[in-house]
Amino acid sequence: MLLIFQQQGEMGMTVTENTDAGLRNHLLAALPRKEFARIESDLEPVSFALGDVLYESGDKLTHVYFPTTAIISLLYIMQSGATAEIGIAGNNGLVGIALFMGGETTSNRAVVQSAGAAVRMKGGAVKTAFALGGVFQNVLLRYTQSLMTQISQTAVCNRLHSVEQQLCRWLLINHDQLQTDKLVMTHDLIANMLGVRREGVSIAAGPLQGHGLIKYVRGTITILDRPGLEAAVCECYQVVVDEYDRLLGEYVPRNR
Amino acid sequence: MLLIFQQQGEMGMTVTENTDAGLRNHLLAALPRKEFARIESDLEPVSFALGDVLYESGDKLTHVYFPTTAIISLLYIMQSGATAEIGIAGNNGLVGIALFMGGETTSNRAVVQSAGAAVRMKGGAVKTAFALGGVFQNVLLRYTQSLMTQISQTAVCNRLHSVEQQLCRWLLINHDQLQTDKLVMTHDLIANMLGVRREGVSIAAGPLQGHGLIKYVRGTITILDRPGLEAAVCECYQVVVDEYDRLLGEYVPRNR
DNA sequence: CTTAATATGTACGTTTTCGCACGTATAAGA
DNA sequence: TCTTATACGTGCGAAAACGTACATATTAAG
Repeated sequence: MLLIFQQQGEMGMTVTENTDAGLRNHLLAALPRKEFARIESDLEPVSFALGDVLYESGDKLTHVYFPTTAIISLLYIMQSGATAEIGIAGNNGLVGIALFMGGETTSNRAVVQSAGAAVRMKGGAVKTAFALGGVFQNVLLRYTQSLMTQISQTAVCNRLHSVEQQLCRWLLINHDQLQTDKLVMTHDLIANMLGVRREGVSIAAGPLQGHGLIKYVRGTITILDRPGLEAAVCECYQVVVDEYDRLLGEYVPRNR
Repeated sequence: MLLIFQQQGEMGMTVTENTDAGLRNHLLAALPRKEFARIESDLEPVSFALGDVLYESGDKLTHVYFPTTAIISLLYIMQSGATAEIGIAGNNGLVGIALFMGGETTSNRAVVQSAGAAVRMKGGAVKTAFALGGVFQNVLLRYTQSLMTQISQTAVCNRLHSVEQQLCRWLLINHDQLQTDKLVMTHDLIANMLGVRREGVSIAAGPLQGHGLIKYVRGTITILDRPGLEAAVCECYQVVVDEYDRLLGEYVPRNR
């Protein structure tokens, strides 16, 4: 275990051409044409490699990130070095809530869990747009509430459910954010996310593979039977999905 | 275990005379005189008995509550009936975030953990005041962020720490919100909050009493040695306190 | 092709927590 | 005062997860 992805900084990050990439993030796509036009010039496409760190715990945030193909994990790191994931943001979310909530900082690390692209927006621009109210503010606040549900459910699930159930939940959440059935992810990294031992993940994953729900080889997990996973997962998964839909479904299409 | 406090509705709630009680909630007290004056007539003192339910999971919220002497617990209830606390709000917080975040509802139950008073404000009035921006909006959003930290830390603590450590944390958090060293609370209720067995709480509490940190008899726990508890608790407690201070310390005095 | 690094499998004793059962102690009501 | 309800103590065996150690399999590098 220990100190995964540490201090890799933004080395792998690349700033790419400005395009309409923003529209591939569902929250941005939800904005009315007028509001989107207002912020469009503030959007800057970037791309991330696995393990890139968007910010460290305590860092003053500079940007809000709207993932398009990347998946970002919000990780808490204990003094001991043990880690646990508290939330995930993909193309239906954003990273950097503290910027518009007023705190400027959070006590977690945002790390790239699946390489890909995002668009980012400078903190000042976010605050300006947020202060105007409108759909932008509404969407940001509703997303924040949905993230709270996600974190709450993580807390509950950590308390009450088995590692195998949590692994199912984690796989489904990630699958939701991806355009593919293949997750590039080792058992060891998953263990860091779930806050359990690497062996614990292997032991939980074994039966799932045995029942034909997933298949994995050396760092790649393939989702074979999504309905099967949905049948094996605890209620926590659906609660979060439903709450997201309730809060943002008016604006945002479902991924799956 | 199971279904504690269920469906007691607001039976024990009493609407009392309108006073300056609002100022005993730290978030309200933090408002500039002008902003407080603007909302003062919307504040309605209420008092709660142990076990009163402010709202059920899924209920459309009608008010935001600012506790003054009451302590409100945010509980998640599984389909199985198992419960787990995800957050606590006392006189340095508020209950009903979903009203200004846009969701109108949350997937948890708000239940009175310690009898006492609060002031409440109708949803419409909250939204109106929130939309004006100013310190009111700022404080509400910052509090929301601090609550996210609290929930996150609950998630992490549930994953990584022992029942005894979590009990210490729970005792300290509650002590912070109280004007007394006596907590009216049975092991069974604490077990519901922590999401563990009643026996688990007794087994964890035994050594704490043995070392003279607390004393308990039939439904009342007395904090004897707060520094001792602070020495026994995991880092999670302080992280939440510090983050609250960072976010709101500019406005709000420390309880202890 | 060989070697090194990484990923996963497996085993074993330990610790924590659970579920259940029952005993004891305190408080409240008849 | 006696009964009853409630709160807490205790003792099991079972299950889950842990820490540790080491084996095996796959990929990457030289």
